[in-house]
Amino acid sequence: MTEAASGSRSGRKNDPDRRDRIIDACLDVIAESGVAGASHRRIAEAAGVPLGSMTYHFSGIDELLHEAFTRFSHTISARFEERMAAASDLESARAAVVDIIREDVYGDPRELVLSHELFTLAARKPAYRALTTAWMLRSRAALERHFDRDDARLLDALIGGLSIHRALDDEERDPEEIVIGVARITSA
Amino acid sequence: MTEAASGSRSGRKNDPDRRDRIIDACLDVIAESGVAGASHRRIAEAAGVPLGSMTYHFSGIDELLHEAFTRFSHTISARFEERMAAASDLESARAAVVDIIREDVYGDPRELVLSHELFTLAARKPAYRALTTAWMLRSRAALERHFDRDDARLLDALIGGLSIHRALDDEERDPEEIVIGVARITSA
Amino acid sequence: MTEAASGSRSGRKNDPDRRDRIIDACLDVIAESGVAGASHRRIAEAAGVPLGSMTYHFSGIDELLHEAFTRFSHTISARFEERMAAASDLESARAAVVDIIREDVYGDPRELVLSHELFTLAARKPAYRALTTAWMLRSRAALERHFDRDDARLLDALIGGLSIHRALDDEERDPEEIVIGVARITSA
Amino acid sequence: MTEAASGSRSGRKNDPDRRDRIIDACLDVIAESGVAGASHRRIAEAAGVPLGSMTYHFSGIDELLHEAFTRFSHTISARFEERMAAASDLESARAAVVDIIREDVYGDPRELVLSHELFTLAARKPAYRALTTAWMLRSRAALERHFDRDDARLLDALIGGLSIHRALDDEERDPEEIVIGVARITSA
DNA sequence: AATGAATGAGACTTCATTCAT
DNA sequence: AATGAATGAAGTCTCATTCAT
Repeated sequence: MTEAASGSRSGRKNDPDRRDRIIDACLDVIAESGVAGASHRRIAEAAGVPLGSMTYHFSGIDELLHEAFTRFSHTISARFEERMAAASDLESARAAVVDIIREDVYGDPRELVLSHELFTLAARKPAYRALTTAWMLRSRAALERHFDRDDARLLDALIGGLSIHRALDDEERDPEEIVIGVARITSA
Repeated sequence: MTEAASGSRSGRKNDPDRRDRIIDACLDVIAESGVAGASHRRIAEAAGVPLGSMTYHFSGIDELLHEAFTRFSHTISARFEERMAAASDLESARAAVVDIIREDVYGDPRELVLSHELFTLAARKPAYRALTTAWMLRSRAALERHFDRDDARLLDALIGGLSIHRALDDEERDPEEIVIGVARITSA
Repeated sequence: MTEAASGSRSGRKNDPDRRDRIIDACLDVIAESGVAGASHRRIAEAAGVPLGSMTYHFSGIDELLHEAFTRFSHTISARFEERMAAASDLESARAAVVDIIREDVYGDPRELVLSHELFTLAARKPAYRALTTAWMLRSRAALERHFDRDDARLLDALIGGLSIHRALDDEERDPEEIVIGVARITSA
Repeated sequence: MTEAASGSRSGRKNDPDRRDRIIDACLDVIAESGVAGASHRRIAEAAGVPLGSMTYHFSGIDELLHEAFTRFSHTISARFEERMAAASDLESARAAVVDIIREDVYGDPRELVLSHELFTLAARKPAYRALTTAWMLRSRAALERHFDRDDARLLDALIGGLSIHRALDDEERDPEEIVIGVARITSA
């Protein structure tokens, strides 16, 4: 709003981050109002750019949406890998998984909503399923640095299952449940 | 369009199942085009009723959507309970869970899509979360007829997790994975 | 709502006041939401009668509207005449006019709104102008029982003018203004 | 439809008066069919612009309506002030008031209808009462340039009252009535 | 006599996209 | 390179009225 940087005259031009800002704003709008509510107008307003920018920087709403979810899935995957890479032994790997569920999956309502919006798109459209397929692949690979193949898959399912229940179930959940689940799956 | 029964002229009146048909048509349209594509027009056409019928039978698109997902979640829950109730011992209960995943979760793409559309709504709107909360409750209760509390919860997570991966992951999956998963969780 | 009277079986039939009730409800709805908001549905609900009653008792919305404003204008005229008839000499006639302005014109916001809705219809449609013409005629005749022709017309204009300002002007008004106005006009 | 200027093909762009034209067309439609008949479609057609223009230039029908009546009330007020300002002494001020009633209030049926439509809105909605309050204020101020406070208020009421009777009363009126009325009120 | 069911027309509004500048 | 203006399509919803019962 306050015309930040831009040393030159008009305040126009020289806004190399504009495309990026639009993508971020798009994710914000989706988080708040869903894909259904993510219109050019609303995103432009959230990004603080003129409406005409939308179709100048993106060929259409579909391209914008796809780029937004690409960024989102990469961000989530990267954090997942980071957490798993920081673990050095079996014990800390288990703890890392617990932390992922507790803090990431159960943490931010924004991510919860964005994830499910993406899942829904992926359930129908190949272009988005490519995104989620890559995401799943990276998750599994990160888990397999510490667990054998079967454990990794079960852990993956556990993480996914708890993610669903976080969105779907109002019932209070026992915080220890997570620890127990991870322990039982990886106890072999 | 199909002018069912009604020997006389106008075809007006006498269509007591119309409300039901609209709800079913709504689910069909959602399955095919998503909640985003579920407009009055499209649903009316799918149901073979005039556009004006939509807001005669339902106060608005929200009410129709909510009723449609209510019916959907009840249908799924009922089938789940039925399958679990048919099991008589631990062995057949395990087999029932495997069948549920194989045939129901992995089976019908229509249900896959409808489930995720509902999950996305539930992630944002309490009215839909009430639906999914009830669904989860019934699933867990059905599982607890055969498994202890911890096993039931892990199985629940497994089913949920695999449901997600079915929607999200293009990668070929080993059919035995399911059997192994169920076995490991319930081996105690 | 509570099915009053009606000794017979079904609670249906035998509702000779229904037409009347609908007309009163129509005025209520107009007072609250304007002619624009006076739909069959809303009036039927306000009257506690089924929607089908509307076009059974009235040929259409126009007939209902006209009957409603007929009743309204008659009611106002009758009260006006009553007040003027109760005056016995010049002094009490002046007081009666002041009371009419103070209590009737300035009193009930419901009547204010209904009057102006009728005026607007009368400004365009002859059928309603017949109503207001009769109203004005009766007012003038009632005034002429106590005042000469010129005074009566000026008083009539004063009443009308203050009615307008009551609807249009947020500014605080001096209550004595009315007394002064009446006195000056009829001082001859 | 009339494709004004614009030598080139499409006729898009370059119509800086469009907003203004829509407002004028809105007043035309109201004059002809009332606020009730003033729909987007009808106004757009009257203005010769596509339907989509309506909500591009105005946030909604309410904004358009309010702007239209703002323009209308300003126009009327300005003419009133002009007429009163042109008077130089008491005699010509009296004549000015008579002219206002004869020519403006009793003259144009378009203004008659628009005034009463506005009054009806003002009777219910504060946003429109602000418009009429300002109008009344300006009228009174213009009158007080020539008459004392009490005379000005009575004249104001007289003008208002005759405006009502013009809309409401089919009866033939004595043209001299106006002169007599103004004379009696300002005779002191 | 009375009414619930039904419907076509039309209301307002939002939207993605195009285009002249 | 960038954008404000513009628009046609489509969305949801309300309505007066008709009709079979």
